[in-house]
Amino acid sequence: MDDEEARQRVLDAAEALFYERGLQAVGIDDIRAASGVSLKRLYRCFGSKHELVSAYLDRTDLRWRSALAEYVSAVGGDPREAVLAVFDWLGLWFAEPGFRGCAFINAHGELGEVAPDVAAATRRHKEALLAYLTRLAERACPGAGRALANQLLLVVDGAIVTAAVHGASGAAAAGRAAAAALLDAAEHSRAARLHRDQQVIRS
Amino acid sequence: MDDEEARQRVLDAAEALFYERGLQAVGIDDIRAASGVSLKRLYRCFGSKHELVSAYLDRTDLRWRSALAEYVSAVGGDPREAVLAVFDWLGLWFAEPGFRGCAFINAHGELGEVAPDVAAATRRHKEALLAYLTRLAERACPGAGRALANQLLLVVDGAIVTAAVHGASGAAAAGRAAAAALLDAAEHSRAARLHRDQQVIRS
DNA sequence: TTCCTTGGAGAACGGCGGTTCTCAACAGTA
DNA sequence: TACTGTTGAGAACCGCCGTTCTCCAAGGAA
Repeated sequence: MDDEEARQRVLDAAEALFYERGLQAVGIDDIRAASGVSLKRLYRCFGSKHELVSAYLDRTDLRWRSALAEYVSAVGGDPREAVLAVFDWLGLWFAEPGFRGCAFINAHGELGEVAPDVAAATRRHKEALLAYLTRLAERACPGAGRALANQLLLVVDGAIVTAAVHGASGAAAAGRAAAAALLDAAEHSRAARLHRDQQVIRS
Repeated sequence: MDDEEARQRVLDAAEALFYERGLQAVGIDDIRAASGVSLKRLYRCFGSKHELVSAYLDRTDLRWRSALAEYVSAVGGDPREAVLAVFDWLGLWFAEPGFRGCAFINAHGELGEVAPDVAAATRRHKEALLAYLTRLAERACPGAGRALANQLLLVVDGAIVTAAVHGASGAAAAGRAAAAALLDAAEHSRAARLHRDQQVIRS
């Protein structure tokens, strides 16, 4: 086993354990036992538990966002359907065995601003998600993407939290319905804005 | 100092520390030092750290929900304004110094289902909030309160999480705008339903 | 074979956690 | 005053944590 394979095995074990039990509740020795990597090599690869936590969060961010984007891009080009597909994907995720909410929200709730690295990683993750939602929203409703995406982000995070606390049932569907209503509202206000602008031009 | 006063002082200290730093990060000795209550009395009043955590969550639930309800009931009787006032109150809460998100979401994210008491308290809190939102939504949009409240809950929790991660700015306003759009959508579909029903009766 | 490096297993260390125990001080009472 | 029960301060206990260190086995090179 070379260092690269050890890194992956440690990260795999850390991901499973951190996500299931939280950051503070899993010890280095749990990760060592689950990964089969010796303590010495583990510390050579990661240096400290803090670094391992950061690596876990970084990899989770990448994997989570690319899984979402892949699903959404596969549903086709209709902008409105793309936004709604986000919630279909969330529904699939919520139903996975072992689902326990958003790794970042959980980590941030556990450590808060006391752990600046974790807080920063959480902010980066949510900002990237907001940027992605903004792209989707802008395509569905040009000119109102920013405001719509801010609202969609609330619905997404709310659905994740509700699914984690209450179990999967219904949160994704409620989120999808809310998103549809927000899309309609944004579309209506866009139409009203265009109408008003045209009147201004005519007058 | 009698036992009742000791209980309050311990709970006050526990509330501040647990909320700021998380459950596992604060030790019994921190609470003893902050409250000025001796270890012996502390254990006589609460028995264990678990019990203290439960008591902290219970009191937080009561205080949080009654503060919200008090604010909302003070804005007057208009049902739509009452729903929107929820987000005004959230905005005030987010701006408080030391705001760090929802104590229950944080606790649940930290310990998850590993701590059944904490998970149950979180579920109770969110169910009570949902029941309250359902009452408000039912008054604003009779017959569609249940579905609307499910969506509003997502927006509320999403706003809390976003405010905690990103700082207060904008989350409450975005939540208010989303809630207004959801109210409009529910009202429209109610009007459409009534219209359809009347046509059925006429035919 | 002999030497040297590498890696793994796990002991060791220093610190901190929740909880219990000891002991001295003190209040109330006869 | 002498006795009793209660209290608070903090030591003690036991176990866990992250991290480092020791020791030994294995394996390639000369």
